[in-house]
Amino acid sequence: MTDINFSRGPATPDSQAASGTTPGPRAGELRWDIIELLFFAYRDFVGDADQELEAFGFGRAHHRVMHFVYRYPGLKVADLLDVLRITKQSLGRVLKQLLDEDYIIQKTGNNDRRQRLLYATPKGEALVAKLAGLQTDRITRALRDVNPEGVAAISQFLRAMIDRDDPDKVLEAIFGTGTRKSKE
Amino acid sequence: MTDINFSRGPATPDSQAASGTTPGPRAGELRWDIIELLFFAYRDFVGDADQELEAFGFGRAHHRVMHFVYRYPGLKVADLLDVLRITKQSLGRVLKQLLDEDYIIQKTGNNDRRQRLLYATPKGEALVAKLAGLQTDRITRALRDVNPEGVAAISQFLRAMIDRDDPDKVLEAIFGTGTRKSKE
DNA sequence: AAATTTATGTCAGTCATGTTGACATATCTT
DNA sequence: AAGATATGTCAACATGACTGACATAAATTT
Repeated sequence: MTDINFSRGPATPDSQAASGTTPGPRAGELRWDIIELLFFAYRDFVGDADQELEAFGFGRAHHRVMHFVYRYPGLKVADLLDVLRITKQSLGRVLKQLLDEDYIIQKTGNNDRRQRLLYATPKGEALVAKLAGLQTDRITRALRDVNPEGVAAISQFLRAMIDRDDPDKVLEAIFGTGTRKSKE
Repeated sequence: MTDINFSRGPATPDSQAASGTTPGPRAGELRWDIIELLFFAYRDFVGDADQELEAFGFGRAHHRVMHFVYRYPGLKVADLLDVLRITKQSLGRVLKQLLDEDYIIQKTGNNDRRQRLLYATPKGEALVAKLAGLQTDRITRALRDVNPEGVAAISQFLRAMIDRDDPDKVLEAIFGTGTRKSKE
């Protein structure tokens, strides 16, 4: 009854992309396949965390802040703004809640006392780890039948999808590009 | 001057994931690497379209609607609701604009005259193709140095990241799962 | 020492996009 | 004829973005 004639009109013939080693579309054609897979994959990927967050009265914005603060301890407010690419007013709102509810703490910078270095509290760490666990489960499941070369290709692909002009502190850490102050 | 001590405290030692064939984290560890790569990759991926859309006074919501209507001509409103996972009130707002501005047209269903089948107009097709072109450029760039097996792994990974319980019409089309009415 | 710049915070208003709940209409199914 | 379904719409609200203006403290420059 709920039926529709799925004509796939303008969709170009890259529809056979389901079998083993799929030939990509011919040169110059659009990657509708990857475009749509990215949409659905990301939707379900963030969906894992969304559900958990609801129970805490938090949203995706809180997750992103907590995630990067936990992963890169001592991140400055300005660094976070670069990473998240939002305005300080937007960040201020969620950061205030996370500070008030003791998921994150601020420490005044040693060298520059204007800076507020951010750190996750144990409470914050626990939540981030829980959310990362859910997402890791999905990733692990998705990688189960992929060999090491395949995993390398996936990692390379995702890296190559990221803009590298004007990289922020976190991207520099991920890519290890040039001017890092190194460390231990 | 704008410097920070990037201690990478809690970050587990999967930090060497830059070299060729990267060993994944040990069993039970979290995939911080993929989690963060997905975040940045998707951010920049949708960023391509965002810029273009601004010039048209549209947002991501409009893009998603136009994309799926173009790709799956004759999509019903209910199908679109399933795919986008939003309420009809939310969809109604953007759909109304796209209809008013002649990017999409409605045709009454043949069998069921209650249905409004959606189709992209030439104007709509042009915009969708333009946006897909931008995103395809990024994808093509990212796949440039990936061999066919690698591309297959990437495709398999993205597919496996998607929830398959209660798949909508579009997902059924993408995965070719079971009850399709087939045709031509 | 004074002036300027930087890092951060905050107030106020707006916009895009999501939500719930209620209800209307046309059409199909029973 | 009654009920279910597909769609549309009104109203109110929440979240998370935005711009613009302004305040404070601390560092840097002159």
